[in-house]
Amino acid sequence: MTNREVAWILNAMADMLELKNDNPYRVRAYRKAAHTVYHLDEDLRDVYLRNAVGEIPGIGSRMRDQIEEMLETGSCIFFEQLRQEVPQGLLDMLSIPGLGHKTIRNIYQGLGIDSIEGLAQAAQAGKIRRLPGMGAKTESNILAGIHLLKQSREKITLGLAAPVAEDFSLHLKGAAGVIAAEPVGSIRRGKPLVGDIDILVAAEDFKQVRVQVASYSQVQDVKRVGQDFIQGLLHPNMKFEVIIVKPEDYYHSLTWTTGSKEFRELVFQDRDRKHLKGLKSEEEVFRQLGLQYIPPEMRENKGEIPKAISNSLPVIVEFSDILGELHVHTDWSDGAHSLQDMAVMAQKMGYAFLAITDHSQSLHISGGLSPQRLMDQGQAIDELNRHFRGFTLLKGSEVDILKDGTLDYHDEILKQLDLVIASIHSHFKLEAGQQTARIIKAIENPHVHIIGHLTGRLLNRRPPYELDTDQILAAAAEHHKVLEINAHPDRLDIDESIARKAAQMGIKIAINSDAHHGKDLKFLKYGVMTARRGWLKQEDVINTWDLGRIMDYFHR
DNA sequence: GCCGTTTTCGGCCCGACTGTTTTCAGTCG
Repeated sequence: MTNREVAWILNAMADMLELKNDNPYRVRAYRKAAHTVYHLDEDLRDVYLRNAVGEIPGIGSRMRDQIEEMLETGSCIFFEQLRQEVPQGLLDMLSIPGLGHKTIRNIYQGLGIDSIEGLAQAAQAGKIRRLPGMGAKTESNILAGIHLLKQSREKITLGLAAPVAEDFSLHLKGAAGVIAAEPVGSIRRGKPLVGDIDILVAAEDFKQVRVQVASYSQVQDVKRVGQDFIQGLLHPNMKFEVIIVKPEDYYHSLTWTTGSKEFRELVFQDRDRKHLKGLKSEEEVFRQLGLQYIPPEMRENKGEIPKAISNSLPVIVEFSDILGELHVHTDWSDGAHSLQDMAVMAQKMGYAFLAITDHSQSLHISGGLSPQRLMDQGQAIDELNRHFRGFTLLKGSEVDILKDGTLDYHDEILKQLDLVIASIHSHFKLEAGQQTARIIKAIENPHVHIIGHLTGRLLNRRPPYELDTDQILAAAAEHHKVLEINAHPDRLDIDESIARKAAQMGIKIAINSDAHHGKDLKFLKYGVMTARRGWLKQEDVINTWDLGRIMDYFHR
């Protein structure tokens, strides 16, 4: 059993306990344990072999027993008991935005509804509003929430899909006679939302590959098996397709299966792919097609094909261009790690600098820093910097943009910092004019350098705020403010199209992981993919610059 | 359910918003 599966069960237990109205602190303990296990650096099975499961912070004796039981048997008795008591449909209902455990229990007890379908029917029939504490508005919110959920069920975030796809590919490479296996389709193109996990495999013996697919522990269901493909579901409920080709067909198939449908049709139109057999790389495939090599992220038919024909594609930014990172959190606010730990992990990423940008004072829930704490943190950073060679921690803040567009610290405080990211974390539902004016006011503040996660979207969970993006881009260009591509896979905000437009206007971009955990630093690659989808060049992305140049740009 | 200790029991993140209400409950971040 993998860490992810154990975490999934612990989280399900938290949900079921909550639905049963159990002690909220007990619920929180399970949720916290799930989070810890999910982010654990080590394989739980190894921890178990060292007899050290109970030493993990937040895992006490009872949770330790349950986790060990899961590792030994694949489940645990307490989990199975809860599943007997709590209908699966109630758990499904929890994923409807705006519905919590209390409302779900109210509906279940009042109307006996235990499925999303039943809930939708009752809401349409106007039965929900008759329950105590419920009204017409709640009813329509439920229907809207179910609609949103159905949309999100169709796609999963790149952050969920890509690691699973990579692990699956690795497993497939282990089969005898497999020459290559690689995620293709929208994952390889770095799309923020992915419909299914496509893996291309090159092998002499297709049967071996089919056997290897069936032996993968995360396969939940196999739906269709053809001569050269297998379709099914990976845990939990992610669609996959494995496409098998002969080794001599690998590279042109890689190009074929990576591009979007429109790209594929245009590039391969009237071509006989037989002539592309036996090539040794994708570069050769493009050469044969009479095209400049097009990076996977650009294969969307968004203007790249004519550019490739005329050999005039821009050279886009690469992960190896990134010299440092400008937006992370620590345990001074809601991050998991200390300043020192984050610095060490940034150095392991090969970075020369890292900006510490914890939350500002009004974000109480996230442990926002008072001005005094911020100054104390600055001193701690100065102290750490004395010991680094070839690496610098920057003193920064992710300061809240308040409702009226003013910032959560006075200018006197802000001007003492190396960099200031201004972000919105409240009042998401202002009308467009007010929201736009609020952000522009922050852009006009001379102490602000970067606008964080501009549109506020949370993929599959929350749409962007109502905004006039063009007005904001104009203001950012005028005031030389940097826009962030927040690389967190739930955000990827700004998206590729805003980024592309911004770069065309001369606005510089920072790609930031927004890490709340050392591991999250790795999210940066998703932001780089988004930048590449937006055709950004190295020059457009400030964290490819050396630190001196960044500081000059901020403080001129 | 976990943790810490002045240690086996008491505390554990809290404010804003929404929708239902006439003063609050539920959800979210």
